[in-house]
Amino acid sequence: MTTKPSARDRLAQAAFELFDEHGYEQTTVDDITERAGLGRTTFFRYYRSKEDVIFPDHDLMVKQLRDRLASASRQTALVAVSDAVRLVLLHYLEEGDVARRRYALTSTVPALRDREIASVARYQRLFRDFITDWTGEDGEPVSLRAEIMAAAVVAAHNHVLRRWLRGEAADPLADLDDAMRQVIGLFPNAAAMPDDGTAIVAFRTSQDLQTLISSLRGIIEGQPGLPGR
Amino acid sequence: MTTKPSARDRLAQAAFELFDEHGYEQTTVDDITERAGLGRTTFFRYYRSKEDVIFPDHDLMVKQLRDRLASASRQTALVAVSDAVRLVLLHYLEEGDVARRRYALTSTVPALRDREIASVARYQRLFRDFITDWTGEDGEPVSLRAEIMAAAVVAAHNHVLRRWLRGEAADPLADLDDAMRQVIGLFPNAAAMPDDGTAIVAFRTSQDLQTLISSLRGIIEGQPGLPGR
DNA sequence: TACGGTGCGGAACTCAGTATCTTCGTTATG
DNA sequence: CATAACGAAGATACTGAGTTCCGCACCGTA
Repeated sequence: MTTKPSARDRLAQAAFELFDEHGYEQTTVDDITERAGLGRTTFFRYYRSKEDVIFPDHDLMVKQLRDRLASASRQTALVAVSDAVRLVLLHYLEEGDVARRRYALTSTVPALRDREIASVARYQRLFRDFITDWTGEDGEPVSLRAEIMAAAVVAAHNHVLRRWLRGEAADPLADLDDAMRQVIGLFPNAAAMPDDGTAIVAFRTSQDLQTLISSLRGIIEGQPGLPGR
Repeated sequence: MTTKPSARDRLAQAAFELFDEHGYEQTTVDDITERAGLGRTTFFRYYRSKEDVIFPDHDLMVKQLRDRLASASRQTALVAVSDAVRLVLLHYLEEGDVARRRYALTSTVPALRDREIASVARYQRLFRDFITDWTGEDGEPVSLRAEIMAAAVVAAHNHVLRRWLRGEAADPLADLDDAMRQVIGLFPNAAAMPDDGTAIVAFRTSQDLQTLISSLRGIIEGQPGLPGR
């Protein structure tokens, strides 16, 4: 004999059922509480809003990420971040079917998609700030680079995640590692480069001279593209 | 004698005033219509929602971007996009003070910030899809690269934009050009590379071998980081 | 038995957003 | 000049999300 599930879970259960049956917008909070056999007040006690039933633990995730980053080993900031973002993917993988049902909703309902995007943006800001702090020293010109790095990491993660959500990925964790290697490969890191570990690489390019010089300066100075003041 | 401003403008005017005076959330739609001397119905005739008063022409912007991309000259996709994104910045610059007042609000009110983020995400999807289509040919593995490119362009644009909004930028258009050069410099383009225009570059790196090989394969194959199937 | 905490329900309220219907002013047309 | 027609604006009433406040029942403990 199983113990009766908590009110919180019963609400979530009822909500997902009704969303599946009648759609998100057609389902009112009253419908949910009615099916769950609970009062309307109780719903808002457990979930701040109707959307919150679907996106429960983004706050926890942010905390986890912050912790992970705080205890990051002395790698590049970018490496630390691309390691941390693994936590996010893992969380979705653990959710399994729930994540997929949520995806079905967010793909359909604009309000939910926007909400999801806003959550992801929080991760991105967290990453950006971490990278900015980490790279410290010169206060300003790093920021753009940090911004782009954070955006790239998040974009790559989302890409892998969505592929898995659609059932198009067999080994999402391996895919993420590949994607992150690709991201890291984009950013030459002169800063963390000791005198050993050097290498010579030859390649071809059709970039115009200005772009090429900008890239080269970046490689040398660790701050690509920014013309010297 | 100036002609009486349109109802639409009067509403926007009243809204901004009240938002400044009492804050966004404390201001009700009734407050706005009252000050504007108009009916509540009229408000919702001109603006779909309370938020819409602040974000008027995102839809137009998307259209403009689509047109610009559709008539892009035969450059790289990334170049076309980083050219198109200039339109967005220009639009904000033209708005001038209005843009700055909006920024003051979006920085403060979470709901508005989320809304702004959702709008920007639309641009990003547009760019991503354009790049994906443009690079065409192989349907799948390009997508990740396109995703990252779009994210990088948008991130760089936002960075420049926010600096200007905060009054920290003297020449935002030049800044954008710099930022875009930096973004373009991140992505080696083997695809659009003819046999001429080759170059040899030597540099140092402390990347581990795996990352390095991944990058190299990317440069050679035009699809960095993806291990051959 | 009295007590305070806790989990839940009820009722009433505010406000955003929608739908329907009416009213007024302008313009066109006989 | 009179009236029909049309568009811009208002009034009213409704739904549904989210908040507030109050009350009740069920705990374990003193």
